[in-house]
Amino acid sequence: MINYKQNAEYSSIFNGLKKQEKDDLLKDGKIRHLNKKEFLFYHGDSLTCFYIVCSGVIQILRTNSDGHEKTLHILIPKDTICGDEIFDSHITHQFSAVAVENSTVIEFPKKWLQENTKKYGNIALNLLTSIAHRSQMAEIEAEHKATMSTAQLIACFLQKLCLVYNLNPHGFTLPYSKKLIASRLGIEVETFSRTLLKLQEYGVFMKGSRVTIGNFNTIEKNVCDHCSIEQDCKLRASFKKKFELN
Amino acid sequence: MINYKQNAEYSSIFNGLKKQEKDDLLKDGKIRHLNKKEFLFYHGDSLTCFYIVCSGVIQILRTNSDGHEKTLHILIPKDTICGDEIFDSHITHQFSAVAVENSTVIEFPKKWLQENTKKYGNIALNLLTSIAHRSQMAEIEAEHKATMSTAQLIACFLQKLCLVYNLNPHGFTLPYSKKLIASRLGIEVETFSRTLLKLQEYGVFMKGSRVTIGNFNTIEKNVCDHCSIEQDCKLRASFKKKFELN
DNA sequence: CGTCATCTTGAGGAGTGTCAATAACTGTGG
DNA sequence: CCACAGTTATTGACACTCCTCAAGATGACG
Repeated sequence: MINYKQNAEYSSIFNGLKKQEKDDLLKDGKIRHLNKKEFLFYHGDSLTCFYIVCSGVIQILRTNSDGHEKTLHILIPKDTICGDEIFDSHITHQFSAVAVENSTVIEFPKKWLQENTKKYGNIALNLLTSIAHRSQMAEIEAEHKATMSTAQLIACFLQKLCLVYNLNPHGFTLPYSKKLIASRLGIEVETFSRTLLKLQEYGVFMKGSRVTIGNFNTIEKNVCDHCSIEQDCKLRASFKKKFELN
Repeated sequence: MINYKQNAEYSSIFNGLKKQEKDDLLKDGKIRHLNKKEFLFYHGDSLTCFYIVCSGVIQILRTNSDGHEKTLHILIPKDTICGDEIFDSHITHQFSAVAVENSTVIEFPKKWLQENTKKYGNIALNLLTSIAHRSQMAEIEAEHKATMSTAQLIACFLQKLCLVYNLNPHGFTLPYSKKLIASRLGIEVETFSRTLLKLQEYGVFMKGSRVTIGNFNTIEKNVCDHCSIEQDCKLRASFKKKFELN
């Protein structure tokens, strides 16, 4: 029980708050355990809570009338759920949330968030930062989808994975299924599979769920240099710092 | 001069502030006039200001290495520029901004925004609301692009146009070029032109820049019913309220 | 009236989704 | 421990949509 709250405590929305304040805030939260494939809520449900992921992986997805589903986000501990919905004044959920593996979240009433953003200026600012970042990422993603090839999309995604999960690019195991990754990238699994061949030209090899990113320069020249973010790409900067200079 | 500030005054970021407070805030702003096709800033420029559009139309765009440009937003009076960039802690502009027609903006130093979000809780909250909304819209757009046909995308866009510009759907003139619209929708002009034929099946006719949306039920059945937002679509609700019940 | 940008239309090709069949993997219960 | 079911992954064939290149047509404007 305690561990879960500790994870939530380090969520960026509490940045700049004192330990005492965090503890006060967290005691209003309710721990919820989710089994693999269990839904936290469904698209259309009434929107009553704000969540912080404590453990596991939560998939945020939307299913359209054809039964096709698209993954909007793959969330990990310290990430928050529904912040933007709540401030965009929705009364029902705009998407569904399901546990990819056994997971834990901490749940707060919608009002808790609204009141505490007023009470603690820091929380409002932290949320602003986090939502602004998400908004920027959404726009960048839209553009990636429009201007980059599928192989480039996947290569970019794999680099992000290494950073987020602290994986060694020279050899790591995918943290979740290719199906989920494809859905996150907005492509079909078949296309994903087929693109793996082309990925080898970039020095990226995938055998089953085992991935090897061979040459950083190749990937940089073929992928990052074609991205409109270019120099300002925080991902690229972090990646170089972490894996090339060490 | 005064008129321009009056427009900015009604920007949603000032919601809930007193007239006196707004006036105080606005006096720090500098009016800037832009001629048609004049750039406000370029992608890569250092990020120093926050802007509110006072008159005209501002195109937010990004150009990638191939020389291809994508329009991220088309902004009109009361809209803000760079709020999300500033809170995502960028130090250079992630996109360019150019005047589509003769326009006016009011400009504030970056610090002005940061300090006043701390000073006025309302501004932080309003920005939160506005950025949360933009973030949601970006995700919805990404999904539209993935799941809807080009004809449906255009039809949806035209409906939005009617609402934003208060145009009569039964006969109106496009407020800007098809080239700009195509770029905003992430398609080529040629594809746009060709799709106009298919649009007639939905009861949408376009001759030059003259548009007629004939039948609301047809468009609703063919476009909105296939959208994943469905019932919760604020656009659709507003549209029905405004044009079908009057 | 001529110039320039915008728009339309045509032909060809690249890339992705769809349907279908097969293979590899996961987990469950006997 | 194995057999089985269900999911996930790979591969092939085909159709469709959109982009690209190219040429003309229309429109705006000095």
